Amino acid sequence: MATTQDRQLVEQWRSIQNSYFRTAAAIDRALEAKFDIGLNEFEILDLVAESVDSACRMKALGERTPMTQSAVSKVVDRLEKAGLVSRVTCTDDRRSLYLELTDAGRALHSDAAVEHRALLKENLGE
Amino acid sequence: MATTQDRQLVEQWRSIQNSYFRTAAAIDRALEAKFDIGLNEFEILDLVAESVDSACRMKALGERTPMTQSAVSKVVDRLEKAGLVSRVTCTDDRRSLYLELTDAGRALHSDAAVEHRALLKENLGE
DNA sequence: TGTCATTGAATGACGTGTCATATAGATTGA
DNA sequence: TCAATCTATATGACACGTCATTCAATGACA
Repeated sequence: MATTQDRQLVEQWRSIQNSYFRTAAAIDRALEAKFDIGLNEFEILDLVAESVDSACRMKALGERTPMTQSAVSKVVDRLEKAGLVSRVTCTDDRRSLYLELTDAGRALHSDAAVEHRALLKENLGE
Repeated sequence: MATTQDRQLVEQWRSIQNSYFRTAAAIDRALEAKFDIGLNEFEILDLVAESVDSACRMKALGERTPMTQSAVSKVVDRLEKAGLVSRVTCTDDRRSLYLELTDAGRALHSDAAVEHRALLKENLGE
């Protein structure tokens, strides 16, 4: 029994999906092309860049992103391999790690962020 | 130079991401558990179910979903393997295919749709 | 009619996300 | 202090999406 409310919900959902995928794809392509970095990689960089405190952060990162813990771990792998970030063990809890931007990471982030914000504006705030 | 407008954009984007991922994951888990079918599979079923006309539809499907053409093709593979849908060749253009729900597909869809709408309501319309 | 470009769909190689699990360090309580 | 348990992260198997390519059918035009 498809009520009109059901149809509205489905419409709303599809519209969310479309705008989400369109903007995500646009940003991903642009970052990939200009900075050789994926959207998820950038988002982690972005989170690291905005954490000025030096708390143990792998864990905290997982709470600020819809990514899985293991996804975050692998994204960080790639960032580290690319020399943009480094894992530093915490002295107060040696299970934990916190992340630091390397100089290259900081440089790339500040350029990529401009692109990122511009595309968000273009896609969200039309 | 992080303007406050930039921060708002980023906030807005993260909130979209979060609500998108949370609802998608909730629906996916529920459908998987109760009907052994993923979210993308359901969405294709749903599109097929709502196309009453018998136009050649693989193509049309691609236009109604953010999925790639090849993704659609593979989702349909799975639906076909599960006996929920069948591919029928078009007589007017033999490159094209249109899709039909099998009886099992129709039955599963009508049950799953109830669950789907309920979860949308729960997650979108708070 | 014969060639060339185009279109609808399928496929294989590959990257990345997820789940379940492993590992090492921390904490609790007897 | 020593188990038992819990917590932070890493890892391997696997599923799925994407890109590039392929194949067959169509259309266009000489």
